[in-house]
Amino acid sequence: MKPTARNKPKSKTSTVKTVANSGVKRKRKSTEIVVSDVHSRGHIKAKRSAKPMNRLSADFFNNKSCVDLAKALLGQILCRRLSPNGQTLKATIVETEAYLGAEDKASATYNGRRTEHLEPLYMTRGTCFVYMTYGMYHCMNLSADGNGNAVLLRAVQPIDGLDQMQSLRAKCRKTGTDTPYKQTLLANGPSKLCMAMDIDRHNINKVNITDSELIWLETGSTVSDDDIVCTKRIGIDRAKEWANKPLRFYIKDNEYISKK
DNA sequence: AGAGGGATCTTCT
DNA sequence: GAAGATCCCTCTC
Repeated sequence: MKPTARNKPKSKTSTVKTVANSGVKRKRKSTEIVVSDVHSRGHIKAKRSAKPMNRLSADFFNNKSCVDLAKALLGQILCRRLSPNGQTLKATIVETEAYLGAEDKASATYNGRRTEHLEPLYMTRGTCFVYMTYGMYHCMNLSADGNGNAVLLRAVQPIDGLDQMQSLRAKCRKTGTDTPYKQTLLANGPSKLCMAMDIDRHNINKVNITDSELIWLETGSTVSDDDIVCTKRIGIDRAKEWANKPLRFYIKDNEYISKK
């Protein structure tokens, strides 16, 4: 079962996409994506693949340390195609954490731990590991090296599909109110972003983000080191000396992060 | 603005 | 049997 399925009305037709920043090349109706996505595999190339030109490929993940990947993901755009209506949600990644595998006491793969549940962390770079936490929420990681290292996505800044995100978040709400969330609070946490973008262990776990029609990354902005703040990670105090290492990264002055 | 607690269930010991 | 990479409501200052 999902986290509390409230009697929420389905969202109305979403409004026109808001072109929130320079990462957006052109306007496009969401229905266009549906059509092209459906036929994008195994079909003639006459029509260009649904994959956008600026989609990040496996190259983006290669030859990067886990820490470098966590930083490089800042500013990139997380895209999620919903089924069955095919609407695409987009949001800029603004906060990440690096988990350094076998040596990292805060990592699920500490000491080389390997179970069926943790298998995605040992799969090809860019594999999504989506797991449930606290019995009711999900968190999403991307495998960084196929050897247990991973990057946790902690916060995103919504770009496209804000209405749908509001609706998805409202479904998980405990109270009956239908007041929209303030935009900065829509996806400013690891589980909030999963709720807002309909990411859970049944639909996205083990999917590779460089090779999926459900979820992918697009080139956003490059964030220079000067604009990246490093802090200790959140919620892992039990990990002793590893709890204080500066392995959390966020975009300086960004309003959409989970915690200052 | 910050502290405290409840909801809820998978995973491994 | 216990812990957990959370969120959100409520209470207090």
